[in-house]
This record gives sequence, structure tokens and C-alpha cells, in this order.
Amino acid sequence: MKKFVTISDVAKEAGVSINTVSRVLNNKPDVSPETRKKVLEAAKKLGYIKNATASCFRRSVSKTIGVVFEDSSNPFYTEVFKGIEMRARGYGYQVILMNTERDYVNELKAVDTLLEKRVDGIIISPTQFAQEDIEKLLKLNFPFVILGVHFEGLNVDEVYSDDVKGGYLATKHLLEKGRRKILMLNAYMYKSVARMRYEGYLKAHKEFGIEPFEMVEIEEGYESAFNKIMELSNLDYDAIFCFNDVFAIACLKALKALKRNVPEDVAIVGYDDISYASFVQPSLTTVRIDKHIEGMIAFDLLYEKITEQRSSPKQIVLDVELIVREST
Amino acid sequence: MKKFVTISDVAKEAGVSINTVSRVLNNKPDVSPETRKKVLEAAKKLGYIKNATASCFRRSVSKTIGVVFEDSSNPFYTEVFKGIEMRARGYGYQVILMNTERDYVNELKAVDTLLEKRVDGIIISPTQFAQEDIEKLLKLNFPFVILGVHFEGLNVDEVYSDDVKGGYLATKHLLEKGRRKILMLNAYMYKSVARMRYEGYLKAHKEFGIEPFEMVEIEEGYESAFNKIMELSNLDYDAIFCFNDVFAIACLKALKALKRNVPEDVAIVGYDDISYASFVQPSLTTVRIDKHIEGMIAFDLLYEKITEQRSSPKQIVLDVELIVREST
DNA sequence: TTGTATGCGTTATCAT
DNA sequence: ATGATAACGCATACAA
Repeated sequence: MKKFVTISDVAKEAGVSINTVSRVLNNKPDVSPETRKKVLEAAKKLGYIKNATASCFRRSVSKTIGVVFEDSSNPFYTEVFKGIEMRARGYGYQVILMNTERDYVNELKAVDTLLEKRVDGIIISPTQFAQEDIEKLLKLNFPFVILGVHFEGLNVDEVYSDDVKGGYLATKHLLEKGRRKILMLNAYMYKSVARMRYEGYLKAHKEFGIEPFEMVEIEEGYESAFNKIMELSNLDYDAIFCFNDVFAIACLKALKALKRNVPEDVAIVGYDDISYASFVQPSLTTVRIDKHIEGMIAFDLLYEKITEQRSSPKQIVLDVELIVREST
Repeated sequence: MKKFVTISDVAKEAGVSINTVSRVLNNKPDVSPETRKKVLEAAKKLGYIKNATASCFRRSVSKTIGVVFEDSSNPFYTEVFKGIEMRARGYGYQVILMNTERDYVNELKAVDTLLEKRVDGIIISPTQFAQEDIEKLLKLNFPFVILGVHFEGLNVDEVYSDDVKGGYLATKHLLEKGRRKILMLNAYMYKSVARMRYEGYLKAHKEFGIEPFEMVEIEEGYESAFNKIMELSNLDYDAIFCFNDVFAIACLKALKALKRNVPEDVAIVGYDDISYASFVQPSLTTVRIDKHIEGMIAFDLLYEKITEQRSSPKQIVLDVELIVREST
């Protein structure tokens, strides 16, 4: 590795002071056009590359935000990430992505690392297994935004979707289709998202005056859902409301193996509307969340906090929409 | 935002010098147990959080690498990313992910940003539209690894898969199944990957003494593939060899719309073996690349370069495997 | 308009 | 075993 060129090298080459070089490179006023030209030429000639670590250290602004996701390979999060990135790019921010694999210890580490790196802010989708890290951020008065989940009794910036409504719409749709034994394949209930979707499921049943069939909590992931459905092969359901599309796609596969037809024998509703929801056969009825928008709003909230345009927390609840396709 | 605690605050609290604090926090020898205890307690009491920007600036080591991908929402890259992240975590490195959206200008910017941030190294999947950035890295003697593609005549660190073999295996399989009019739905040929897979396609035809049917180049993405198949509805093929699984999944959907059965009327082979390849109906025959391994090897190569355990470039060609499923 | 000098927080060198 | 001090590259207050 060659050593990098510094502004002092550039200054020497251009025959000016480092201050002048700094002013030129940062587009400050009060520099004569000739000097500016001289400096820029010297910088180009020497191949100057700004040292952002020094600059960030000096100004204590990194123009970088951290994103902590529980599973960045889930298409839901990749889409949200794109939304964040798009906005961040627009404001000249870089994004550091950290994956927790739904492990709370990883989550704690990720937050610590980002704090050490002095990112300007953090967007996090917490596991909700515990919340020490969130409280730490709060105590530090560090700019952060919670994405995708809602913490009861914690007054912080949040952007999440109206999951009670989502659960309600999905279940109501199934009930309207005449289904009476709707299995809900849910994520663990310590997550607000799981609780909210379940609440919607119950609400729809109540409205129809029908006794809810059954809800099971499982670990997230395709395998886990597939195995559960195989295991429950004797259960007499006529529909499944899934926590997300990944679960739903696993159900399609498992039901095929069990020789039960979708939607004739079993109707399926997913959640998230990831792109693959429309690619699979039969295509999935699902609850759509606008993932790009969610990411963009998360960044906007964070940006307001970073630039101190706003001090009081704000909770944004995104509307959801039922997308009816072939699986119901 | 509160101001962060510094080692000098900790030193004052513990009644020692900043040097001693630094020594303790970096686990250096020659510190008495009592002093160590005193310092750690002071640090904890004050809520000290290391300033990595200062540390990185001083030591000119960031313990961070940059990853530049052309499309981080493609499951292929998310899986590779996991492999990289896994290894990086093991060595105490953080990863900055940057997306180019297959835009060469974004690629140039991403590389510049990472250089400014003084990451310790870069893993990049270049668009191959041009290669100024690669040559820049080369000239700087900056540690980097190219992932997924091969540059002819450029002696650099690379990890990519044996795509001539992949194209050959896929095509041979279709020919053995009696298909004679195999359409190849390819990516643009300025990409080495597209060229190599096509070469394998030709090789298999030659071996069977059969005239190749037709190859079309299209932009990457689901929509693009779907539209192309709809557009070619009059073309009389009996099989499609797709550049990747995303194309293949689009073909499944398009052929369904065209009322042509898979695999009876048209057999389909994809490439990459992303997880969704086995989730779709019919499940996809595809060429498997071990994506985790590819990511892990990329990191290992980079690590060797960063730590200067190796100076001469190394090209690793990963083996591929044909996975036969229902689509052929 | 331009130059000089200081300090950001840490690590490293060199005394003690 | 511990402390004083310099240095990293840059941005900035202030002087010229």
C-alpha cells in the first residue's frame, strides 16, 4: 500500500498554505480563481484522496448512518434498505449495514460498534427480545429510529405498519371467502408485530362472531415454517394466515407435499408482499407494506433528528393494503 | 446529543495518565492489576465509548472493509454478503455495503467513497462496463478482490465460478433430455459471466453436433426477462437456459401466461440456485454456486492482501454443480 | 485573499 | 509500571 497524499503535499506542490488547499477542496468562498485552479491541478496531479477519517474526526460528523437489521437476506429488508439508501445518497450520507441474524447479542454488539464509529445516527429493527441497547441510545440522546416494530410505553422515533389492520384485513378476507378454520402461523409473540397481527386476526373473528381456530408461534425462516406444517399434517384447517410471505411460500411447498390443493383445500394469505409473492405458483394473496417508503421515512425521521430540526419523538404508522391473488 | 466521554475524562476520574488508560483499554501489558481495575471502573462509571474515528485516524487502520455489489437485493448477493460478513466478524472487521444498481457511475462513486473512508480493503462485483476504478485501485496498490467476474488480461485477485462448465452442464442436460431448440436468455455480453456461460452453451452443442438455436441478450431483472419471453411468444423453442434464477422464475410466469407447460412444452434451467429456485412451482433445475463459500473466500483473499501475507494475485475458480429439479 | 497556529482523541515513543 | 509529549490530517479561528 502506497501512502496517501495529504493536503500538505498538495499545498507544497501548488505553492500555497494548507489552509488554502482546505478552503478550495471544501468549496469555501474567498479564494481567487487562479489559486483555486492551481490547487485543483496540484490535487489532481498528485492523486489526492480526501482522508474522511481525519475530516470526520476533526468535525465530529461522519456523514454516515448505521442500519441494524435482523435479517438482511429477507427480501423485506433488502427493499427497505434500498429506500434508506436512496434517501441517504440524496443527502450525501453513507450507510453501514449490520446483520444480527435475530440474535440479540449481535444486536448489542452492532449498536456498540456503530456508536464507536461515531455514525451520525442509527436505524434499527430490534429483535425485541430485550431493549438495553435502545435504552442506551435513549440515555445518550443519540439520534436513532426504530423500524418495523413498536415499543409500548417507549416514546421514541418509530416507523412501522398498521399491523392490526393488516391482520384484520387478511383474516376478514379469508372469513368472507367462507373459511372457518383459519390457522395463524405466527412469529414469536414477544415481537410487537406478531402481537399486532394476531390482534387483527382475533378482531376479525370477533366481528364475524366466529371462534378463532388456532395460532402457533414458530421461529422465523422458511425451514421452520415448512417443518411446522408437515408436523401439523393432521390438523384440520381450511386456511392459513402467515406471519410473512416467506412462511407462506413454505406453506405452498409443504401443502404440495401433503397433496392438499391451494386454494381449493387450503387458502393462504402471506404478509409483506415481497416480490417473490407474485412470482410463485399459485401467486400469493398478501398484505402489502410499501417497503421503499418505509425505508425512506425512516431516513427522513433520522435526518430530522441528526440535524436537530425536531426534538420530540414521532411515530409514523404506515397504511397497509390487501393484495388478492391466486392463493385465496 | 451529549458529548462523548474521552480517555482524558477517564484518566482524570481514575487519577492516572491518558497513556495508562489507553494501555488498559487496548489490553497492553505492563499495567498493574490495581491500576487496570481502577481504570476500567472509571470507564464504566463514566460510560466511556471508544472513538473509533480517532483511533482509526491515528493508527490508519479502520478494521472495516467495503463491499460494492451491483444489486444487493438479488438473493445471490445477499447470500454472498452473508459469507463475507461471517468471516469479517470472525476477524473483527466491519463491512460497509454499497449498491451500484448496475450503474457504472455509482460504482465509481462507491469506490471513491470507500477510499476516502480509508477502509482496509474492498470486495467488488464490477459491472464490467468499464474498469477505470479497478485500474485506480491497482495503481494505488490498494487491497481489493474482484468477486463473481473475471477480467481477461488483468492480473488481480479474483474469485469466480467456473461458468463455462456451468453453461456446459446446463445445456448438456437439456440436450440429453432431447431438447433441440434451446433458447439462451443471457445477460449483456460485455460481462465475462455472460460470455463464459454462452461459451459453455456452445461447447455442449458442438459436442452433440447440433446447431445452437438462439441467444438473446437482455438487461438484468425480472421484468426485463418476463417482457422478453412475452415478446418472443412466436419463437419456437423447446427449452430455455437462463442467465440466472431470477430470469428463470420470470420465464415460469411468462410461460404460464402463454399457456405453455413446464417442463412438457418448454424445459427451463436457471443459474445460481438462489433459495427461491426450490420454492417455486415447478421447482427449478439450476446450476449451483456455493454463495457462502464464495463470500468467505473473497474475504480470505482480501485478508491476505491487507495483512500482506501475500503480494502476488490469486484467481480462485469455484466449481459448480447441476441441480436437477422439476423444470426439466 | 491568504497564511499561521491550534486542537480534535487516540496511539506510540521515550523518559522516568 | 507509569507519565509526558508528539504526531496523525484536517478544519477553523484568527492574524496578516
